[in-house]
Amino acid sequence: MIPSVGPLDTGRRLRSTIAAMQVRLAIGDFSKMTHLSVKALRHYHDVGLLEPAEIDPDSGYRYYEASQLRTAQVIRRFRDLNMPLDEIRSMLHAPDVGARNAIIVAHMQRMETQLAVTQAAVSSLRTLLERPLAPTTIENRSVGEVAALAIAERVTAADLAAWWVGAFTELDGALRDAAVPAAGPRAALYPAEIFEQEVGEIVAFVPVETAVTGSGRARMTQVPAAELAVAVHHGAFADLDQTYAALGVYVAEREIGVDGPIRENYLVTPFETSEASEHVTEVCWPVFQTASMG
Amino acid sequence: MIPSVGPLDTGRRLRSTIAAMQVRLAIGDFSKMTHLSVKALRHYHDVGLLEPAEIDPDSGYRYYEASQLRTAQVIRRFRDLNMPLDEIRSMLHAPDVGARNAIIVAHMQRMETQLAVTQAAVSSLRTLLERPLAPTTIENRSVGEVAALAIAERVTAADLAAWWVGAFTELDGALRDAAVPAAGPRAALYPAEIFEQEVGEIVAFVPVETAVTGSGRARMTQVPAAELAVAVHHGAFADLDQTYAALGVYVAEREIGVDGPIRENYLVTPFETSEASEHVTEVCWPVFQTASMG
DNA sequence: TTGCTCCTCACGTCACGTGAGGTGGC
DNA sequence: TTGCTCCTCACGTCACGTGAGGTGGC
Repeated sequence: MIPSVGPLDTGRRLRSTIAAMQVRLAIGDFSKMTHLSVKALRHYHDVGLLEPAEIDPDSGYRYYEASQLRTAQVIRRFRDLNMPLDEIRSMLHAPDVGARNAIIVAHMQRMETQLAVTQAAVSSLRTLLERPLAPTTIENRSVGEVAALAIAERVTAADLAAWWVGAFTELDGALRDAAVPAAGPRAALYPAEIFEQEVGEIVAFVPVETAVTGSGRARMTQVPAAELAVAVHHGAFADLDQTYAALGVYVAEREIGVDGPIRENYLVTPFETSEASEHVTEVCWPVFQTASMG
Repeated sequence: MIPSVGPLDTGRRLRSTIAAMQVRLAIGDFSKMTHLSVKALRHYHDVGLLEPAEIDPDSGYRYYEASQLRTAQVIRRFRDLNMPLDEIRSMLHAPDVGARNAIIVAHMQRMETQLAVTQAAVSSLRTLLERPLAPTTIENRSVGEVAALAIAERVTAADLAAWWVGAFTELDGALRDAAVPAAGPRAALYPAEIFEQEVGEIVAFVPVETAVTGSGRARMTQVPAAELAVAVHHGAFADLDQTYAALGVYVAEREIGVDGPIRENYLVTPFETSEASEHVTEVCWPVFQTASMG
């Protein structure tokens, strides 16, 4: 029985046709069924992520099959998790479950890192607004050359936090294995590059009095002597810029800055306590030694 | 006493000079002190977010003042929270604390929404991988025209979840105020546009038997009659695409699809339980009525 | 037949990053 | 003076979105 009123009898058919139990889905219908926009579907075709099962050679119309719905659903979920298209493609083409899971796990870890960054930014913002001016005392210090077990690598600012943990975990382990005690706090050298261009070679090191045979990424090195203006930073790493600012102003006012990496000495770290407010870091800015310095 | 060895006496001075207790900071130093890249600082200048205090007319060199460090710190923290530059600018130029806080609160809410989306995507992914094929039974149903209190607005897919909650909260409140009972479950109409172009006019409605005077966004409307293929979706909204896919295949195989908005009837919703697995939604796809339908 | 669906460019968005090529400043 | 810092384009990135202008399909 065909109804005679309403939108029903004037309705248009779906742009899909049967071919022996095979459904052929036009892009608009595939879009509705997957909740992916038509523009996104065309883009996924362009970049080879999801190729239509059939393309009309005359019209260029894209047609999808029901079997492609699953792939589209997977793509949509990983895109909702901000996984880049390249990685989604690698995942879809992964040779085995292990390779696939490795990609997923790596992405989940990046997401967790991102969440931690966001949470740190929230409390850092609160700190900034609540305690706008951290009074900073600055000390001049002359340090001699020191032997250290070190890991030096080119790192981007975005990867720094994760790299930092990995590097010191490895250095700590190497010293434990060699039964050599640390002769000073964990420390690192940061070239201007890492601040100005968000990438640069960082040297993470632990001073030692006995030479240790390098293993993994760890190598013995001589950390050069330096004259330093030193400020003590109390609190999270995310707030370090406040101490850098105070130190930079001090150095700039006196025109005593010289080239050389900035040094950080880690006196109390996440290895000791997860309470960020208890962390203590010395920030050391290289300066020209003046007569007025003790 | 000037040292005679090491990097100290060959060191170069900071590119900063004093002008009557005023520090003038070159972009590289300002970068180190704020942990903002030089490229980012130049970009912030270009878009008028953070203008250097002074620009050398000959060389074009940008010079910043110590008083700008605070602004830079604020910018960095909000950028870490992914606040768009335009909003940061509005915030910095906000006339009062109220306006400023409104921008911050709005952004924090967007961040929470984003977090909820991510969490939904994680469990949606799990659902997809664990329960790959939800067996779906599909029913044909003929519904008549119905009077309803409705909110109709142009909404983007990204805003849909928040809009949905707001719209039904308002409709529920309007019915409560008018002491008129709902004559059926909450429901909504979705045009193809919202799926295909991620934006479209959504109609959220609650059927009523007694007309209610419109208030706020709510207006009385007649929801048109329709022939529908209906599938019941159990679970989170994020998984609705699975039911849409099953329904779409059913409709496409039989070539019975017609134009018209897709309809969702919300039988068990987040208003009733926060346990997403208990949510029940009817998805209704407009079809051409055939003789084979009961 | 109408008009709706679909097509292909070309360009825009957002917040910078990446060089290239060149000049200024200590 | 050297070479390091800084400069300005111009273009690239990422994942699409936004039209413009046009054709095919039911």
